[in-house]
Amino acid sequence: MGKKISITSIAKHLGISTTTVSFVLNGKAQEKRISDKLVKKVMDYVEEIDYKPNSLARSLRTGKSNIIALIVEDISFPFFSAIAKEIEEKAYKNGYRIIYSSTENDAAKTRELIEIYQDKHVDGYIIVPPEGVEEKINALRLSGKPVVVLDRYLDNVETDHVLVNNYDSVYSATQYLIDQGYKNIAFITLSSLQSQMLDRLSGYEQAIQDNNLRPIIKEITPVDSLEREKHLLSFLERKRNNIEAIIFSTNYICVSGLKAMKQLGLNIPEDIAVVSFDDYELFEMYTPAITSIAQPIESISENAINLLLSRLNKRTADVDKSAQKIVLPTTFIPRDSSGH
Amino acid sequence: MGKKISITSIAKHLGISTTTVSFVLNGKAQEKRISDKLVKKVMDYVEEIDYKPNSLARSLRTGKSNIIALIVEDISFPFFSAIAKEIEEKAYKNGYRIIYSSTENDAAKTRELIEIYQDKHVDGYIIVPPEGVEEKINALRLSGKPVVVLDRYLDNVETDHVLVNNYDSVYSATQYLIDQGYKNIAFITLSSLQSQMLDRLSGYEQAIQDNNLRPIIKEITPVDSLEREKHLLSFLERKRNNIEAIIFSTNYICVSGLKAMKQLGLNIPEDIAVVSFDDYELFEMYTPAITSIAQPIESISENAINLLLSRLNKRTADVDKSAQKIVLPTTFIPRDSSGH
DNA sequence: TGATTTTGCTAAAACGTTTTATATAATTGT
DNA sequence: ACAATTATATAAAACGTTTTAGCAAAATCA
Repeated sequence: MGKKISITSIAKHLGISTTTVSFVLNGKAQEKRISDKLVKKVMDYVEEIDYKPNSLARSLRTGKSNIIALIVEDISFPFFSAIAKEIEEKAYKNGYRIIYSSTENDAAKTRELIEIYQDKHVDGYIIVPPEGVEEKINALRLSGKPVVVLDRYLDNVETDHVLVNNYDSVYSATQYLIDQGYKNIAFITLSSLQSQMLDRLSGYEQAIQDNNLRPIIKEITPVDSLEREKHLLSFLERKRNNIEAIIFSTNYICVSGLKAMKQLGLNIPEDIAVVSFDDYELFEMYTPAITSIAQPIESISENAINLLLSRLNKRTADVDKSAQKIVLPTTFIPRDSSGH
Repeated sequence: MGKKISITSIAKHLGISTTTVSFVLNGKAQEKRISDKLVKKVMDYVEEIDYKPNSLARSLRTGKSNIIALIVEDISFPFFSAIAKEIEEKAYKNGYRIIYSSTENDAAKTRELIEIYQDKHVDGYIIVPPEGVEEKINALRLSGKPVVVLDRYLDNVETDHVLVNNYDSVYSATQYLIDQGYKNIAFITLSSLQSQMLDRLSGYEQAIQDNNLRPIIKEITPVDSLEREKHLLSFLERKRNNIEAIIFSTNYICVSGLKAMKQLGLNIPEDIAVVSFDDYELFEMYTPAITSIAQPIESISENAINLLLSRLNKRTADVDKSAQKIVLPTTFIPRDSSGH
């Protein structure tokens, strides 16, 4: 095998200094007044031996890794993997690579992840945070690394956020059901303190209250899907006659709900109408097709990565520029499951 | 802010050499005969200031980045995102991080990706390769980096493979339909030269031939889902009376097929029975539930990452150890769509 | 012409580790 | 008491870049 190639070996071979090679490679030839002749000589040789700089060395020297950490709840959830796809694509085009991991909504694990990425000196973070990582994220910000929080809102954390209008979305979905004539409308959600869940719940509650109806709220402790289904089964068994419609706060709770309803022989929408937060290919194909509140995945991804990239391109001095909170609208997709 | 902490600043503060600190931190104290007293002193201080080594510097020096590249067709496909989840989890526990990207089955893009990861000095690769990257992968191998190929088989590439038994799986699924009494059985697939697609097709053809039946093969050029649906619609419209059952070679083609069949008012399985390769939550919930050939996602992921980790832990000298080809069985899940 | 500016290039430090070779002090052996 | 060994610690090079500060020659200026 030929000698290891490096900027040094190139310099030696051409009888010039590494400085010059580096300047040429980084497009600073003009600025640094390297003659066109020499530039050509370097470029030709570099081309010839197909030299590629060692990015580790570069990162060590510059302090920039060109890596962005993407920390989501679970990369195998369609919502998150779709986001991962979009974000990676855009980041790639801008010279950044993405390193990912799933938190499983575990705060300790998330804090550990963040620490590891700090050691790796990633340049920025896109995080879907569980409860309990507020201080850690603040510390990250203080260290000068840009952080974009996705899907949820963290109080007392001065950083960029990208989320959807959970409150309004659920409020109007609830109102929609009410307008269709439903009165006993249940809201089934996770027992979670995460902002997006709380906002969805509030939207429901307010709409119910504004219409002088009685709220029916069921909170499921987040466990595995079989457990979830069992809980829903027993809940529906007890309440089936007192409920005319259900709004599920996430698509996977809805799927569990659909399974439970099928087992109980409940017809949708005749016995119980259904609306789910977060669309899913399954909902479109299901019989009957399930009405849903669709999140703008592309727009979420695009805003998140753009926000991060813009911070990354700015001088550190501007970092304290006030945090942005981007709230995107959802799309209500009425389907057969919510008609009368 | 305190001074930047490094192994050097620690050494300076304790009045000892960086060598000593490094030895202690790397657990080589015993071997290098550092006194217990000094070890404790170092450890205590390291603990106190919560020092974490700079992994860039370490990587530069050692030539190991502790990063694995995961290159799949499309990270947003449930099959791949599920694999990504498993692989990341296992890699994480072994001190490796995962960097990912989607190839979109584009050979040029894939080659570019590989080059970039080479620059980043990733330690190993898990790749779902499009056609046309064989030489590049061989070059990778030659450079001493372990590569595990997933989902597909590359001829003339001496590297580890993990895939499922595509041929047998489809052969028996076809036989199953034949045993159910179906005679005019179509196979709808992508027009692709990828090994997994060819194997699935061969399995179908052989079963048809072994039973003296007439093959009906439809190849779809891989385009977007709307196009796919249109193609299937016109195909089914023409052939609806000559087909009793269909085997789809991937889950997303099947979804398009289901949409087309619904539009044409074709009843499953009365008018046409359906089997799909690759299970999908949608299939379980669909009416009727769709029979499928499920791939063992956990096992695929586990085998892939284990294989890679074992190569990574070996000395480079053993690299030429003969490549392994791991072929895993699928699970046939009979559901309502294939009964009579 | 002599001073100044511009042009073209480079030496050397720095980023933060790991590791080889070696120095010194303490201990053991005879 | 002197040699050999062992215990403890370190200096310095190396990994491959980027970048600051500066030098010498050529060009411009007055």
